[in-house]
Amino acid sequence: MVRVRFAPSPTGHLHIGGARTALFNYLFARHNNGKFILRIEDTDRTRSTEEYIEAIIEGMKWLKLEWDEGPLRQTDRFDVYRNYVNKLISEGKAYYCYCTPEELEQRRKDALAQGKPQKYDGRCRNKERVQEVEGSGVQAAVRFKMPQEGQVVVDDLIRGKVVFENNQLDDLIIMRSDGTPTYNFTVVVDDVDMDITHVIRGDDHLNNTPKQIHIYKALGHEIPLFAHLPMILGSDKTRLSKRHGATSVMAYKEMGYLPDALINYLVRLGWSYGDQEVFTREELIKYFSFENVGKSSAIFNPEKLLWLNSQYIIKSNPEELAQMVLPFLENAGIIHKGQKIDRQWLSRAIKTLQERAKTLLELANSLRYYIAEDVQYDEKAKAKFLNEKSRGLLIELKDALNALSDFSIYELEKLFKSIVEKHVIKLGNLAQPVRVAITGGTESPGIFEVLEIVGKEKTIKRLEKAIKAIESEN
RNA sequence: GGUCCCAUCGUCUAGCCCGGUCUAGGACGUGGCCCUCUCAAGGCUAAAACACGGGUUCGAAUCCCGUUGGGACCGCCA
Repeated sequence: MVRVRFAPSPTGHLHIGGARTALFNYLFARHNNGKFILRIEDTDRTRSTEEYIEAIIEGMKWLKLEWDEGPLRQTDRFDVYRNYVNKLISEGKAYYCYCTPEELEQRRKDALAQGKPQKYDGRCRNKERVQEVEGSGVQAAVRFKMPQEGQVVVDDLIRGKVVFENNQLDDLIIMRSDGTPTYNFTVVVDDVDMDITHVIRGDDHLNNTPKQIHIYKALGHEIPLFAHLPMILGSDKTRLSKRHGATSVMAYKEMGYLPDALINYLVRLGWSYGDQEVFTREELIKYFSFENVGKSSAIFNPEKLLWLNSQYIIKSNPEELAQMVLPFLENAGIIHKGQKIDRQWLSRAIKTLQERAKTLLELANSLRYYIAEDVQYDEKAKAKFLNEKSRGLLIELKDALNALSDFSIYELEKLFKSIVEKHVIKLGNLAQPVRVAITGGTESPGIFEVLEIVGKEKTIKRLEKAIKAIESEN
């Protein structure tokens, strides 16, 4: 049984990199009919907050990365870690270290200045736990006794076998002098207790892995398989950060991205399946494999994400989009909270806009001229199309429209064509002024669709307003 | 500085393991054309890459070595 976990530390929102790690864990679990566990690594009590735990959960839910167990919290398990630490000490596999953080800091600086490796010198390794120190109120940290000879091999599903020399490995601290456990220890203990079979995480942990393998061995536990995912970088090839734009997953929700589009974008960062670009969730689960995960880091490219989002909007049902666009409509002040809006009509309106909007935000803004009572003219558009040249045409159209009983695309087109033929002009000569009169601008779906959705009453009202606007100019 | 990882169009990638089918394929973006009532969408098309240097071989993007470049880690952070 495959058991994997996503183990974020709640020191920030769910970000792009974390989301992809979660995604790969999720896909691997689902592909293998295994379990996906969410674990909150909150041992750093000074930086972890409840708000961030909520934020991470919110992000996971939005992306529909459903987990099977958890969220488990490490702070609930301090007793467990302490027991394991005591066990290691009694077996001689760990020892008390009386060096103070300040001393260690100083030694690190010295080592750096002299160009020496920054490694703990092991001076407390063979010290007995001395009475006077215990009595003096000095709190000791606990270090893990790392083997100093031989090699460890990390068997990685993505990178293959990576060999480390044991003498490069530090006697790392597994319990702080305040009695709280540290990361490299808690991950191993938790992964052991939770029977994790595959550790799938960011590349930045590859160097921690040999140390963790020794802890597995000390605990007498089988070593899981590892998969270290390449990093996601910003446009300047440095670690993705705020500088590169939005990094929080929920920021993309607010910008009008669809969760499935983000997922699709993220999965293709490092993973591929031939030439296919767009995948359903089912396909992703079916096709996912570490064999197709690349080794090199990838640069986050917002433009491709935008394109994918537009593809997903095109593919979506208008009814679904109607539901999703509502908050954006409210935010933009196009409708007010609680305002009733005919869903069927809204869906029809959205259908005309789907292939023109790259985000829900854009969609909402384009919906404005359908929904609003009044139109605001774009000045340039008004100057170009609402003038003496078009006045007569608009009046003629308005009168004809008034007499039209069936306000359908078919009838509207027939009517427009007859006017155009009568005056021997191009359709554009009529359509553009009408477009400005109805939408306020020069860009919109086909003019007949627009009129049909706006409806007879509003269309005529807006034509009248446009005619008046032309007349008041003179 | 030490250790480890990585290297195909601007970007994401296919190909690499199992050398010839690679004149290196697809996608985003960019340019052009078509469609067209505008804007899109769609179709067609163009420019654009095997980091460099040595080997091995009849033949190397593919195998080996080196160089260069980038990244990660080296905390009583995770």
